[in-house]
Amino acid sequence: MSTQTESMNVAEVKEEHKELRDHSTCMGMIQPVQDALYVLNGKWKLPIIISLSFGNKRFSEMAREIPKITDRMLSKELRELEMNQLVKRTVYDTVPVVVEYSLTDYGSSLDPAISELRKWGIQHRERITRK
Amino acid sequence: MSTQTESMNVAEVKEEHKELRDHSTCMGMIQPVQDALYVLNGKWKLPIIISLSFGNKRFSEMAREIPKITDRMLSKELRELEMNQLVKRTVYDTVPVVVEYSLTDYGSSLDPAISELRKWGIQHRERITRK
DNA sequence: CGGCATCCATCATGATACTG
DNA sequence: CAGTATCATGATGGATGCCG
Repeated sequence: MSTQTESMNVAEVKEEHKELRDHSTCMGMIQPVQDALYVLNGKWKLPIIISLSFGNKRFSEMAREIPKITDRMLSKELRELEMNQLVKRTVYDTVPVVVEYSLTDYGSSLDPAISELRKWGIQHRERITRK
Repeated sequence: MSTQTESMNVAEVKEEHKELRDHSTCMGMIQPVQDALYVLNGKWKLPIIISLSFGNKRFSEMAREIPKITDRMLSKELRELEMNQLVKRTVYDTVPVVVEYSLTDYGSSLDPAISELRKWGIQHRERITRK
């Protein structure tokens, strides 16, 4: 009887370890995505990055090119992206002054992720307009 | 002279068309990503989807598995994901009642995008801890 | 167990106007 | 041109307690 009780405990412990392992692996898969989301959060960061992936731009060019964005949000998000080194801001000392934004190599490294997201978005739009 | 003026105008018009085309193509690349973002917005939707990609789960399982999420947010986000048909909710008529959440095929179709985002997130974490 | 209701704080975004 | 300042609003998220 004690043997049976013991073996049950062992089974329970193994069960528990299995669950712990599952939880750990699952959390391990979630964490990196949350890390990415932390840097890319909000409505505008990815659109801004995409816009710059088509070439260096000036502030007002981007404001025209990104649908519905306001100057305030563009300014704010560019600052955050610059702090995270995804975007570079270059001031040309001309008269009048010219400010140019560009993607860093690090910013460009988001390309595969953005590409997959775009593919899904295209499918998604087709799906919801179909209905 | 009139010829020159004309040819300049044509050049200008072409320039303008080129810019219009660029803006259009750029906006065309941004739009699908914004469509995707619209469905996946917030801190929790992708973590929830990832959690379910490891198998069907019950409410409290997910609450334990997703770091820092509250019941309220889990409940709210699951409802939205269900409305967008990314997640399916099944109620088993047992005593006590069992509710199981699962990914739809449509939800699973986000896998490539999530995978790329995860890759980037891993690189990103390495980069910021290195410094 | 699987949530919902309520209250409250903070944050994100938007609208508008203004500046060097 | 390249932003900033100010104000308003809604969304997000935490804490707590309750219910069937």
